[in-house]
Amino acid sequence: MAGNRAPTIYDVARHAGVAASTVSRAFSRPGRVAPATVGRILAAADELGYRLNPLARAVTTGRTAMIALVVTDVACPYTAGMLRGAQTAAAEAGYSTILADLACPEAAADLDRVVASVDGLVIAAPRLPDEEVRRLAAERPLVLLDRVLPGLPGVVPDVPGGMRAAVAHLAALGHELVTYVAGPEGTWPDGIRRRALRQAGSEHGVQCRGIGPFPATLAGGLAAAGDLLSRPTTAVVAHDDLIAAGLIHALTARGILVPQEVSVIGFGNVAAGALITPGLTTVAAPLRLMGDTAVRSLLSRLGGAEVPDEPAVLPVRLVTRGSTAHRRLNRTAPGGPVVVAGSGTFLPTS
Amino acid sequence: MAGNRAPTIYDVARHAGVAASTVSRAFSRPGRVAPATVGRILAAADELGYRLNPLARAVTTGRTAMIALVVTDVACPYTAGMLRGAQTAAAEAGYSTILADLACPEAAADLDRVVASVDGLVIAAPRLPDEEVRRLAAERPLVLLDRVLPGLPGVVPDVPGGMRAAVAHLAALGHELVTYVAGPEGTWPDGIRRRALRQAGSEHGVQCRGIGPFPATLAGGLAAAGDLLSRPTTAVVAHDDLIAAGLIHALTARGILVPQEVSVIGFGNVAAGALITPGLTTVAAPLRLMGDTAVRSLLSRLGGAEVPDEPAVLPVRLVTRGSTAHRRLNRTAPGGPVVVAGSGTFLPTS
DNA sequence: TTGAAAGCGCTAACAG
DNA sequence: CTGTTAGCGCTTTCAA
Repeated sequence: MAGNRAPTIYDVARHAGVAASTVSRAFSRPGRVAPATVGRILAAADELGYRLNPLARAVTTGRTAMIALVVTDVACPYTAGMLRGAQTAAAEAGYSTILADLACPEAAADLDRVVASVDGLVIAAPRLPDEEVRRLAAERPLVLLDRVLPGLPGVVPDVPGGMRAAVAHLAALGHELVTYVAGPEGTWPDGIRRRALRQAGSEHGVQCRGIGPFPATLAGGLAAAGDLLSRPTTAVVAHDDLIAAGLIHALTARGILVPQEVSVIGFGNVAAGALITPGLTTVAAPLRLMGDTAVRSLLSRLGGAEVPDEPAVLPVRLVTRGSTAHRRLNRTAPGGPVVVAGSGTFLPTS
Repeated sequence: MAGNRAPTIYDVARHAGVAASTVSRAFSRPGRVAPATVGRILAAADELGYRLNPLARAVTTGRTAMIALVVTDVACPYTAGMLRGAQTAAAEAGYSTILADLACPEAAADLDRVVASVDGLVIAAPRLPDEEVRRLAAERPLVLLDRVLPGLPGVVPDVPGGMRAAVAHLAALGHELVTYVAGPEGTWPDGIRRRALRQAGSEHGVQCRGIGPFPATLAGGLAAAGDLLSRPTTAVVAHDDLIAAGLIHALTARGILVPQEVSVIGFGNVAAGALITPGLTTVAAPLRLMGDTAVRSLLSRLGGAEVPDEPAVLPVRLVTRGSTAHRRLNRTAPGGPVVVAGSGTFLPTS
């Protein structure tokens, strides 16, 4: 509260005995200024406590050094992992990140103002309508996360590979029917997971069917349990880990044993999956890497690179824990809970 | 890629046959312009696809309509809850949020640039040193989350109340000794929880001791299990839910029954606590409300309000699930797992 | 290598 | 109610 306004390049210029434009250069391209002069300017600057005003710079250059991270819910662990990777990559490149969480209606309404303030966007919001995405893409460079839209760059996990691994795992355990517990209808992640599972099933001679849609939350999984009961199955692949966890919880509460009576596989590999009982077998998506890759891709476009015609596909792996077991396990195991060796200590890293 | 630069107020002005300043007014204080004129201007504006440039506005007004959310880790569920509340409140007031995650070293180094771009900050970063916080406070208005620093506004949960409830609960279950599993050393949340627990213990005739510190993560809880074994106890209050969950997991893996042999209480009430087995008894902090309150407080200061002399203290409540039980339970219950009624279906809402 | 001067897009007096 | 005229803090020609 010293009362005096923040120092500007003019103050520094006067203090160092040079022109304002020289001060500006000293900060933006030190190479174009004599080293001695740079030294004097830097000295003057920190003597006055000068700091560059990024907004003013943005007005003239047209670049804000900020990118927007548009997500559906910060509090969702799947999102959070990608956010973490994105934030790190952005910071490394000297970019700040504006967070826009569409879970808040006001934030959604305000998207345009955010767009106007950034150089580009990373979008991890499955339920944002395609047309809306394209409208944004017309406004600013953007990269899609966990979504594909023709003509737009994106970063996705290798869902077909993951589903193949999941089905192979189930088939090896003797399962002949797998039920997909669907997530939000009409979203890219749900569509691809469903299709990939069906395809993998036909490759392995495993029959597939689906129930749903359900919200991609614990509550969604809880709700799914009811539906599942009316359509018996020995194996489930859930749209994501949250649904899987909720499902296991609800099934267990109703006295249905996992994995003895039904095997459950999730998608994502978020931390909670390692903690529940039994530990969740899941298709691990490289969340941090996805966020990181999306930001790097965006920044390279901002740097003038071409838009790649194909989305980047990142490898996944199947993490097996205790929630999957042989279909016939219930015939040989006693009624009590079965401790599956090593089912718990593995923690996800993304 | 139409090639032509974005339209400015000058373009709109020409199109509508008025002066640029009138266009400016039409957007910033529509009241000061004749309704008919506003109409013409708005029409011209959207005919040209004009959008206000928030950065340019910021240069002249000195206000950016952005606030910074400084956190220690976006991927931590405790943080995420507060973030969610903060983001919502900010959006409601027409503010965008810049996310600065100190878990990324580069983001930490870049904090100054973020500070220069925002009107104020909300800080939820326990390990950011006090001096650093004060330095930031000298730069911009700020509100602390889950932390108290004399002279600075803050928003905190009612930790003493929560610990009193936790200890009362344990005392009622016959426990006479409780072990605090400490979180990051020297942080405000850890200090207050430790002190409040000790105080509550002395009020209820329950002896307290501590082990730690441990990182506030699942891995921290896993590590704590080892220490705990060498110092037997019948009840534990963990620094937070993550530590508690990790601890329960590790104890169970070693064959120690929770809650039969040891009762465990967490802090926070994050979603995972409801899913693990047994369900986690925990002091529920109003995370969303905390974030919301912090932002409102910040915005009211930006609007000219006085700095409150006392931090806002928000109520907590004890959520009891299956991880706590009577100290003598192990003498009456059989060796197998005990299903505690109602232990699972309650999901946290913050 | 440096300075002078002209903006960037917008807001804010100050007339009228 | 509206137009004119200065800036905001910085970058960027253009000369020197």
